[in-house]
Amino acid sequence: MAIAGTTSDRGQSLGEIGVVRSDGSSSPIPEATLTRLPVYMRGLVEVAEDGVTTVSSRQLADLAGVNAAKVRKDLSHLGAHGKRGVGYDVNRLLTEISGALGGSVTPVVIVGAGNLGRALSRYDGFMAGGFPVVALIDSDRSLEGRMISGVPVTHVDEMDAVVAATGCQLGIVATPAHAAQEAVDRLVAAGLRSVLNFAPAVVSVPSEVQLRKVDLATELQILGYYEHVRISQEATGQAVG
Amino acid sequence: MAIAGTTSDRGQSLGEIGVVRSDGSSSPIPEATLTRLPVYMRGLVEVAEDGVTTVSSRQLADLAGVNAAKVRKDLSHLGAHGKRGVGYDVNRLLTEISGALGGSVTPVVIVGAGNLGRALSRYDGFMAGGFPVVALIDSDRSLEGRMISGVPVTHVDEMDAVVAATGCQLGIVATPAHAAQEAVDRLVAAGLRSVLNFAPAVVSVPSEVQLRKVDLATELQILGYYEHVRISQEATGQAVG
DNA sequence: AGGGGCTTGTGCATTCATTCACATGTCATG
DNA sequence: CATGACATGTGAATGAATGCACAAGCCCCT
Ligand SMILES: NC(=O)c1ccc[n+]([C@@H]2O[C@H](COP(=O)([O-])OP(=O)(O)OC[C@H]3O[C@@H](n4cnc5c(N)ncnc54)[C@H](O)[C@@H]3O)[C@@H](O)[C@H]2O)c1
Ligand SMILES: NC(=O)c1ccc[n+]([C@@H]2O[C@H](COP(=O)([O-])OP(=O)(O)OC[C@H]3O[C@@H](n4cnc5c(N)ncnc54)[C@H](O)[C@@H]3O)[C@@H](O)[C@H]2O)c1
Repeated sequence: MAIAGTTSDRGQSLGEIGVVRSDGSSSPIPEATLTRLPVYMRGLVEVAEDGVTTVSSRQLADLAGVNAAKVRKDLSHLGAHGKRGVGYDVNRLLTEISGALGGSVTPVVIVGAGNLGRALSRYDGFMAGGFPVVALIDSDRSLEGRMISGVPVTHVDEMDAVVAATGCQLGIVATPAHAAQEAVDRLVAAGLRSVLNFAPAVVSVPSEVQLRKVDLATELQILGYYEHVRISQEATGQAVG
Repeated sequence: MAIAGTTSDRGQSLGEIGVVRSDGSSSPIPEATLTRLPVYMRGLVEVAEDGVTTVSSRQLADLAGVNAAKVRKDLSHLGAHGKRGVGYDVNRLLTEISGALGGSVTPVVIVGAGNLGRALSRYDGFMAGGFPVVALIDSDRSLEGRMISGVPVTHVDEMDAVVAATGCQLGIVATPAHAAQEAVDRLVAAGLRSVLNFAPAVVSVPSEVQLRKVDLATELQILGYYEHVRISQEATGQAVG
């Protein structure tokens, strides 16, 4: 593989993106907040099922495993309004968070029908969360036409047609690393603007495409690091003490 | 579920952890840097296979999809030393990063042998990365004794024995959400101090235990948010323009 | 030997995220 | 109605991460 050079230390910026309120004003929700909103939702659903109608920031913080001040600041980004001295109305908050996150059902296509792609297609949490997997795509002709947990497998050459027919808006890449860039390119060519990549490869996308990655091997290595450090520290601690 | 209250806005802190150098001094590697080190490694391995022996921060930045200044700052945390005007020695850098991350092989146990647990146990990337899956654990008696992709399935009641026998140091939780806390508790009771949780549940652990989570549903929701915003913006843009 | 082109390492400014602390507001109760 | 207990929303302080810019250093070429 060749190494390409660029002309500057500078990296690419992410562009301005924010919620668009009904009045037309736009206020971006910080990344850090975004990662917590779904967690709040889960906690809220849980207590709603128990008949709880109001939660304080502290209660919600406990449910989400975070700090109460953070909960309040996060919710303030939604324009959500609790009542002082009382807390937040559970159902209203659920509606507001869900609305801020998009609300509607968003169909998903998975590229790569191997171990991971199949496991993901069987994951009922996606469907429950409003992200039904409507198509599996693979380069393996022998999988063509098969159904996997109710989802039809299509050949990668027909990606455009499948995406158009199913109205997919999100793509998941679960191909081997060496095929990830191609898979993403094809998804983008098919019109998708949001991709979640599971392959351990650095892929590039046009600036208007949102790309997120889930890197399991890295997660383990980080844990491995802390484990390593802990053991080293214990060793030195014992040696000294 | 009951809602427990705490007495303060304050959350729990993570404690001081750092690399321990041979001279006994300790210097922590920032989280943000930790998440990039494995990515650098992949890039380095790739170019090493092509016979490249030296890389500049800019080349490595391109391989990792980040900014060159960030690469240099990251590597400076390792005490790594490149040569000015030249760059970094690929093999030396690989050794240094690998050493900082722990280096040695770390066996892994997976709790929950369902869709996800099985997919993970078949993932050769773990083995290749020095994290062999040596045990699968499930509460389902009918799985007991079976082999899944070369890994034996054991009942959850024998977790202690399995962990001890295999010398596992990392635990992966792939049980349903409602069983996640119990699974983590058992792993901790068995002596593990590092856990990766895939279940969409907030779990608590003693402060000496490192817990990381992978939350796929949240990833999709974040992408859904940007998609939603993008579409709203396009709509307003068209309406106005 | 010396000049010119590259590259590292880092001080500094900036931006983003977290947390504190409190003024402001709500409600229940007597 | 007055009082006290309780919570929100947010300025301000702190801390973490990013990215810039440049002095210091290395190597090749003439
Ligand atoms: N299995 C896991 O648990 C796991 C965990 C973490 C990451 N990953 C990553 O996810 C990816 C998939 O892993 P896996 O275990 O499912 O691998 P796999 O080999 O089982 O499946 C890969 C699938 O992708 C298909 N494919 C190959 N090239 C393609 C292309 N150009 N277009 C469309 N499909 C193509 C293959 O036919 C195959 O079906 C890998 O990059 C892996 O590193 C897997
Ligand atoms: N399938 C996916 O692709 C996917 C994706 C993201 C997240 N997840 C999450 O991962 C977890 C597992 O998903 P799955 O699809 O594999 O579910 P699954 O139902 O297929 O498997 C769960 C397994 O856990 C076992 N189990 C239940 N209680 C247990 C206990 N107390 N101790 C040990 N084992 C126990 C069950 O017997 C079963 O084998 C879930 O929390 C799910 O939300 C799954």
